[in-house]
Amino acid sequence: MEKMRLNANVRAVLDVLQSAESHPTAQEVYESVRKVRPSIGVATVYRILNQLGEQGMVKVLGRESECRYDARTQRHDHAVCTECGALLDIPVEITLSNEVLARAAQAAGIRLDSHEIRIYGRCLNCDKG
Amino acid sequence: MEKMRLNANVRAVLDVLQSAESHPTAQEVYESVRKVRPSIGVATVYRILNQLGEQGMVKVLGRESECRYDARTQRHDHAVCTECGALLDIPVEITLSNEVLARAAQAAGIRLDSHEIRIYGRCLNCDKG
DNA sequence: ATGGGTGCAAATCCTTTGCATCTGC
DNA sequence: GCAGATGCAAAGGATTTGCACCCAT
Repeated sequence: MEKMRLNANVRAVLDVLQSAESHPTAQEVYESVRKVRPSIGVATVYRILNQLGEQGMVKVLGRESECRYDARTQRHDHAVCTECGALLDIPVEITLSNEVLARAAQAAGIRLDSHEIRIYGRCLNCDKG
Repeated sequence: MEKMRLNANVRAVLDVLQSAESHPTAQEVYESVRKVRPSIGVATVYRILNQLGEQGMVKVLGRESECRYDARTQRHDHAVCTECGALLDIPVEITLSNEVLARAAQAAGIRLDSHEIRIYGRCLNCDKG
């Protein structure tokens, strides 16, 4: 993992992310950054976001290029490889109390439907490298 | 939610999903189905997968069209609206014991890095409708 | 001058849509 | 015969890449 430069573009992106209330999409980041640096291009924003993600300086949510489908509709949890994106089942039932879930749902303002636990890390294959 | 037809194409798709070991992508489903029904088109497979998803007959994983970014890299959990896709923070810390997590990671064959809890449901806005 | 960073546009990938045709009832 | 289902190709949206240029070192 290479050291990261911190030039004006990068700082502008970080700035937007740090002052954001919610979780902006790349396009939203781009729009915001453009107010400060009108000449910046989308590609640069994407490049910077990716690098920040690799550095662990920002969290990237929902990076899953393709949808996956599963005929087993009962709840089950997933392990995601941060390297290759593999999506694995977690064959261990992790129990959360209904009270905790209800409280979380209420706090988030959502009518609870289901839940899922995801663990992230490197899968056996990628961990070798 | 309308009643679902169960013609040959739909049955073929269900069949592939039910006999799948992992979580196939739409393209993978398409490839497999094509072995049985060579004339089927991608669009049909996508249409069927979407309908099955709506019916709750299959789970759709990772349906998030855009990436979102977050400068707060400490762990926090998310609530996802199944209707509009809104991604909200859960302002309640949900604690999982390290042993449970370690066991899950081991079972999935992954070197644990982080984890996240996601709850799904309809957000305040969508729940009205 | 040199190498990384950049903007632009074109390309790519996954998914959806329009439309004319075909099917089953 | 009709409504819904289908295949094809084209469109769409998000992200990446190729490439020439530019800037700071």
